[in-house]
Amino acid sequence: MALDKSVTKPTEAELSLLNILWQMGPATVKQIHEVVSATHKTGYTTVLKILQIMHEKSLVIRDETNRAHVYAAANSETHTQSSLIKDLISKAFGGSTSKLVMRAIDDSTSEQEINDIRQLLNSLEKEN
Amino acid sequence: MALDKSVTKPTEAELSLLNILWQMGPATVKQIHEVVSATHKTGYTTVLKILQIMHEKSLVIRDETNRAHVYAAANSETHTQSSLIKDLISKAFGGSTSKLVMRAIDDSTSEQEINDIRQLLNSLEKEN
DNA sequence: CGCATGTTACGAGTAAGTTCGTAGCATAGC
DNA sequence: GCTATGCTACGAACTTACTCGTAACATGCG
Repeated sequence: MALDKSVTKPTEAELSLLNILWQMGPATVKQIHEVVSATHKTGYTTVLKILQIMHEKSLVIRDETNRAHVYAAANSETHTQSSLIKDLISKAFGGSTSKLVMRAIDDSTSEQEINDIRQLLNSLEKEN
Repeated sequence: MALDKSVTKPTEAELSLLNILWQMGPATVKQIHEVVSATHKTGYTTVLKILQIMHEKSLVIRDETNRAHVYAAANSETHTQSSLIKDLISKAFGGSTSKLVMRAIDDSTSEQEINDIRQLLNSLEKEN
C-alpha cells in the first residue's frame, strides 16, 4: 500500500536497471539487456519482466509507439538517491543526517575521496 | 552466497531489532518484544523467530544459560552503519562516497542538521 | 507429584522479488 | 499472402522475508 510515489523504493534488481537508464537515457529492452549481459548472465525476458514490473510501479515510463518499447527512468537519479538516503537515515541513523555524513566521512579510505569531500566542504563554507 | 560476515546485510525487520539491542544492550525476547509492542502490533513469536534467524545468520549472539535466552547484537552499531552505507554507495552512487555526502548535505533541511554538519566539518579541517 | 506458566522450537501460510520458458502477436521481406 | 524473426505478455517455479499458531518443554509452586 505504497501510494506515495516518492516512497516507492526500487528493489536491488530494479535499481541496477535504473542505473543503466540514467546512464544511457531512454532505451529498449534489447539495449538494456546488452549492457546487463556484459556483467551478468541474465536472460532477456528477466530484464523485460523487471521493466514491466517497474512500469506497473511507475518507476519507469515507456514509449509504446514502436514495436520495441522504449523505457526511461520515471524519476531522476538525484531524486532516487535522495529517497534512498532518507530511507537509510531513518532506519539506521536514528533520523540524523549528520550521523550518516560523519560515518561516511570516517569510512572514507581513498585519498581522492577525502580530497573531493574536503573541496565540497570548502565550497559550502564559502557560500555560508 | 554471502560468506563474509561483514557482508551479511540485516533485513528491515532485523535492523529494527538491532536498533533496540544497541539501545538497550543484551535483552530477552520478552524485553525486546515489549519495546516493539510500544509502536507495532507484532506478535511475541514473530520477534522470537526473527531473533532465531538472526542467530543463525550470526547477526546476534545469545546467552542460553537461563531459560529465557539473552540476545545481544553481534556487531556494533557503527560497524553495521558502515556496511549499510558502503552497500548504498556501491548500488546507488557509483561507488563514490563524496557523491553520497554531497547528496546528504544538499538534502539537509533542518537548521540543526546543517549546523551539526558544519561543526563536524570544522573539526575535520582543523585536524587536517 | 502434577499443573500453571513462561519460554523456545517448529512449521505453515502469505507476500514480494527474481528468474526464465513458452506462447502469441506484429511485421518485414520474400 | 506467408513465413521467419523479433518482440511483448504471461505464468510458473523458486527464494527470501515476515508473521503467527501450536507444540513441546522446563520450572516453580501448590
